[in-house]
Amino acid sequence: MTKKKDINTESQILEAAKNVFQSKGMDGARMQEIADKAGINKAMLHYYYRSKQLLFEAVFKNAFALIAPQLNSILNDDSSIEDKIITFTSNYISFISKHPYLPNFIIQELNRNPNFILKLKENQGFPTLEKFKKQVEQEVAQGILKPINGEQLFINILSLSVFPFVAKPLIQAFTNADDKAYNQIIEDRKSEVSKFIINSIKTS
Amino acid sequence: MTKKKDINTESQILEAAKNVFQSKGMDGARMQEIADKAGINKAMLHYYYRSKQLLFEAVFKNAFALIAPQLNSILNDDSSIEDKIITFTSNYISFISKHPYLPNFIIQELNRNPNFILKLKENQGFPTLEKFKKQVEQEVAQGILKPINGEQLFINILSLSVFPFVAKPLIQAFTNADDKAYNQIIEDRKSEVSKFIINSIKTS
DNA sequence: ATATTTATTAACCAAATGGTTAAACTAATT
DNA sequence: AATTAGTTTAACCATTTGGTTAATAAATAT
Repeated sequence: MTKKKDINTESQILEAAKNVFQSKGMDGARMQEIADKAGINKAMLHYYYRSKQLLFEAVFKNAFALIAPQLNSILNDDSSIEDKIITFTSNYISFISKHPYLPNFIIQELNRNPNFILKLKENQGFPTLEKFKKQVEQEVAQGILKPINGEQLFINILSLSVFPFVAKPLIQAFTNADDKAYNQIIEDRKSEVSKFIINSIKTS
Repeated sequence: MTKKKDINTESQILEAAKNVFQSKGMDGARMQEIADKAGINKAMLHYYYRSKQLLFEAVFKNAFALIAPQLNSILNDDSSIEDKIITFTSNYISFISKHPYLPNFIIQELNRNPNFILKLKENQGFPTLEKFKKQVEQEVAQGILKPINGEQLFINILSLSVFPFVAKPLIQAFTNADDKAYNQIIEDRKSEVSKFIINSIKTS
């Protein structure tokens, strides 16, 4: 029952693995590169995580655990749909700006292995749309919102918030934007996206 | 100067490579699997395409050539912004439904190798936003549209059309949708997306 | 028919890769 | 101090992988 540097090493590995997996993906990542970045021997990776697959899963679960609470905030708090949209889009775009590899990593790996999400769904805290959908229905019935389906609205919110990160190279090419100009576009979207959505769904 | 089955073989290789690369990505694809799917010897891949990299580039260029004209249709024809949005979103969603791997493949590989897009930009027919931006400015000035930036609008259109495909596994998980329900959501979006956008930007 | 060019294959190769092992090292326990 | 348990490393291993080669088969040109 003794411990020394192991906790430290273990988290160094996880940090290095995060960097490599998130930028190169499962298939493109190399165990040697992870070991180098962690400043340790390759055998240590297996000592702590058994296999590439398990190390990857640890990284992936961490990544997903990071975005799930963000989604729950819009889905399960008690403010109006309008307020939720305003705070969520701004917060979420800020959040992803700090973790730009995250959406791509999750999307890419879920597409590579779609039944991987089944494990995640079992987890406590996996976002559900039920409350959000009911709330949209209510506000539509009350005449606060124009008729719209809650699922479609949620997909729209997510699309407008996340896609510009996922498609960064494409958007930079289409708009002839260097990194600075791209960052400005993103910055503007923190307010533009909610304006755009609210304009569309709010009754006048 | 003779030819026989080579054209046939060459296109069989390209077709097999398309399948494998688009579903597994550059890093996950195996030359042996491509050869097997093409029903030929692995050496043939190198005989016709020299290397994995060049074969991949052939597939990628084909894929990009498929989506570029679609984008140009919205950017460079002469109908009103409203009409463009209605036809584009519906057409584009239909188009991607027939090529579901396409957006993910392009996005994933451009993120893996961002300077790859430089080569594409040199190509004739690479979409530019100039005309679209001017048109938006005009219609805003004319009071047809509420004030909005053309670039942001374009990003919104693209996000709402493409993201639901890219994030298919996530969306299925959040909405508890099986493949049939997911397809219905997509089907609905062919009209919902343009309604959503027009609602937001059209002056009342 | 024969020579020549092109297409195709089986066998092979070197490098890379995920993973293992056995030994050395470190730090606590007795 | 000696034992024990956990940590770290260097060397090694089997398999996979992109790519090559030399020989064969097929088609065309002479």
